Amino acid sequence: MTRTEVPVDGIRVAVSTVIFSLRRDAAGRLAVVLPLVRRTRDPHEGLWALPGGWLDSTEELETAASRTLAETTGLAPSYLEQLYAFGDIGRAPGRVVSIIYWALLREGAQLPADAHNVAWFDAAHLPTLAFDHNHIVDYALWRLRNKVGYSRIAHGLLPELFTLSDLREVYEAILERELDPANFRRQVENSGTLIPTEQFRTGSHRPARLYRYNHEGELAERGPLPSDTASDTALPVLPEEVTI
Amino acid sequence: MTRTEVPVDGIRVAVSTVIFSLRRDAAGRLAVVLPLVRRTRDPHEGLWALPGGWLDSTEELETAASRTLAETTGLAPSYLEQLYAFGDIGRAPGRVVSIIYWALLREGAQLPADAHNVAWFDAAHLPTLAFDHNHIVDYALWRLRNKVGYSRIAHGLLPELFTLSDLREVYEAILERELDPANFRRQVENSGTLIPTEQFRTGSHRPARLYRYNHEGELAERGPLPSDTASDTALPVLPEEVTI
DNA sequence: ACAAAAGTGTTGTACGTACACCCATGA
DNA sequence: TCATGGGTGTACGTACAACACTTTTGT
Repeated sequence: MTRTEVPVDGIRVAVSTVIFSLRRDAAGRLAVVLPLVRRTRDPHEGLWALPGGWLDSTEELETAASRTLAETTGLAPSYLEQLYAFGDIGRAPGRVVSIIYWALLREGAQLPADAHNVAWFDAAHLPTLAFDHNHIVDYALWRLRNKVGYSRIAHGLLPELFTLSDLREVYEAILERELDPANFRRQVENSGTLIPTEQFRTGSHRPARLYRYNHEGELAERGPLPSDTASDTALPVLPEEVTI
Repeated sequence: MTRTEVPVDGIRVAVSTVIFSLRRDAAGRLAVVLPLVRRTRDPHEGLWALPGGWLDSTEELETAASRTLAETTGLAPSYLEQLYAFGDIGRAPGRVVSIIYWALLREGAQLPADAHNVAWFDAAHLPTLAFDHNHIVDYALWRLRNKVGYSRIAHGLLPELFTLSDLREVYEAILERELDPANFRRQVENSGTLIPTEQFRTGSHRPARLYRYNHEGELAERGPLPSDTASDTALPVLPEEVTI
């Protein structure tokens, strides 16, 4: 994290992660949020940036992403996937190739009490970030919105038990549009990805049935790429980490 | 390409490209083919590998991919996109992070006459390649097959004028299954991506109308990522390069 | 005339969308 | 009892797969 050696050919490799979670705003709406870290040194001192660091030559790419993620949030992700390698010449002093990952955290993630210079931001209203990180977040959001349409990753943002309204709210927060509750219900019921429980959430109006995610199959089809080991079998980081 | 310096932190960055094209085999069927380069030094001397080389610190990632592609095939691609960054610790001696691109060449691409240690291979019947390149090609093929389903990249494999049968054959070669000619016709006609010409291809049976690709819009939607400058506006490499 | 590819028509099914409607609970 | 979210029913339109059929050429 604090190494400063510059290789002979001037190319350094960094790993950073766009970490998405959900948070309910003052108006009660779910919003996509992500944790950012305030830079404490040049370049871009004082600006907010994606959590990340230099790749250690003895550390796997995905491990580096998980590590910075754990250091930042104290949590293990429910989903982790490589996003893109950004390496434009002008994007940082010297030549830095950043391997960017993106991750999902289950709703309600809290930053560790001792977290300094870390804060959650509404993904839809970000300030100017360090380097090309605004651009990177835009791309990660685009991928998230795309992927939510043809995979089950939305479940990665919810706790183990959830109602269909919970799930629909996740989709609505990501896609930024309202969905018909009746049609949404049938779509997910027919997809075979949900297991109904006999538990109900009470407290307001008619109780809603709680569902559980069907763990057969992956959150997202990734082809011949190795499945991320972090997904739901995450590294033990802190006691409060909940794995399904 | 021939630099051997090792950076202080032991991490080197390479750029390689999976280049797809089409070739008609002895039985007259279209097959997906890719050019490979025989390694002339250790590691894996004698094995075939993806064309590529070390990233120069003054060269953009995509430029490096285009360059190695031009050096290998003498051609400019009709489509070029980053595939994935492979950086597993054991994948090569030392620590090598390879930024892999994948590209499409229009049908009938010929290797330059002076090309040594370069040959086309049937993507479906590859020998054991150097490093993790078999795995990489598998992933590139998976992406190609996926992308052909929701984008127009198949056009990137055809010349400027083509019949609907030509286009259907491209899809059939990539997807490895036969498509109904009648339904295929309607699908692409309704997609608005084709412009019919008044020219016909004669020579066998009923003449087939030639179509032109509608250049409005991109071959594939890529979100906030910059469009590849190589796509159909390619760098001038050799005279025989044809841009639409 | 015949074979074969080019191109059109028709039908059934699946699925998304819109929206009317009933159900169960808290207040 | 009423408001509200939970949950079901239904009708319509589009999209796609299957396949019968017509058209136009080369031989």
